[in-house]
Amino acid sequence: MAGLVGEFEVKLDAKGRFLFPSGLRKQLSPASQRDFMLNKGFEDCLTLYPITEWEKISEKLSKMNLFKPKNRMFYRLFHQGAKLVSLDNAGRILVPTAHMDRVGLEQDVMLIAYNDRIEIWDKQKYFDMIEGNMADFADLADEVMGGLDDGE
Amino acid sequence: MAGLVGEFEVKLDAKGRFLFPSGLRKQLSPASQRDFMLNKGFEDCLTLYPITEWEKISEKLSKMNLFKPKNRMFYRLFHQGAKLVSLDNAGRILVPTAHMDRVGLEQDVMLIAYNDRIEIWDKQKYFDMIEGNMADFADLADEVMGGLDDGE
DNA sequence: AATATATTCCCACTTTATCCCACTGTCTGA
DNA sequence: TCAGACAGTGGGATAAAGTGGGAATATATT
Repeated sequence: MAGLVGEFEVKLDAKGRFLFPSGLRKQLSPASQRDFMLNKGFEDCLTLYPITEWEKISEKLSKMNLFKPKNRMFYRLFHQGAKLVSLDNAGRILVPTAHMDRVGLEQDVMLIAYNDRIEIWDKQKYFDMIEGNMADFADLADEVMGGLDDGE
Repeated sequence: MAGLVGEFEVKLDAKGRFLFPSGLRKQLSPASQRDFMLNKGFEDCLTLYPITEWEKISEKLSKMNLFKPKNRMFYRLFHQGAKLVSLDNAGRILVPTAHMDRVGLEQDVMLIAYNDRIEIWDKQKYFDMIEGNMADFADLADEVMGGLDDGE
């Protein structure tokens, strides 16, 4: 169960909360509508995993041998900023201030849903990032998708 | 019962104590909420094992063939600096000064929980470590998780 | 032995964040 | 046009989290 999609614009209130968009909530299975794992994403953003999706990942990870240094390092990097968060009665999620600071969240925030996760970006940073990479889009498409061609 | 997660920032007071975060305490089974084994970690950190988890590890290690010199050495090194610590009435843990010195703990400290353990890092060193390895994260993810992919 | 340093146990205080409640606005259907 | 439902916003109260330190006890150092 996954296949989240959509781009949502939300506002942080004075306490650092944002309303989880109803359009997104409806895409979640009832079991994962309340609890999420928040952590630091690959780029300058946070990532929100519905708890059921996180458990799948966690399950995989727990099989790793932690006596191998590389595995330990991976574990640490992957769990950066990990924190369990839940919706309050009004359907909002509170972003801890430490996390806000870490990726520079201001008032205006974008939620980018794809596949099994939701990325949380500062609106400004998100569009800067998009714009900065738009020029390379064609090349990127070639590089990433080019190899999938059957013919030629 | 394991599967600890989370990254917590705590402060050492003048006596070298830190408050064990409630978010972490709640993840522990009642049997292991009070006592921990404090140990030197593999990298530049200390490791805190809930006592029940420590017993499991200890159990495993005791099955090693201690007639092999390498095993004996590993056994000694692994247990070196191990110390039983407990929460005080206010829910704090005292870090012995010898341990603080060994991994260079200053006032600001990070607790990194994953799997069956809690790592204790000096905050500065932790973020240096993260930053220093972030560039390799993608490769590491590929290497470590690559085999686990379901396919895209 | 005497001094200094480290550890433990205890009590008291301050701050924070979580939970809860109340309100406004907007859309929809009757 | 109004009532009702739900999306969205704001903020207060209070239990719980977190902080600080005195004094007693233990351990180490000279």
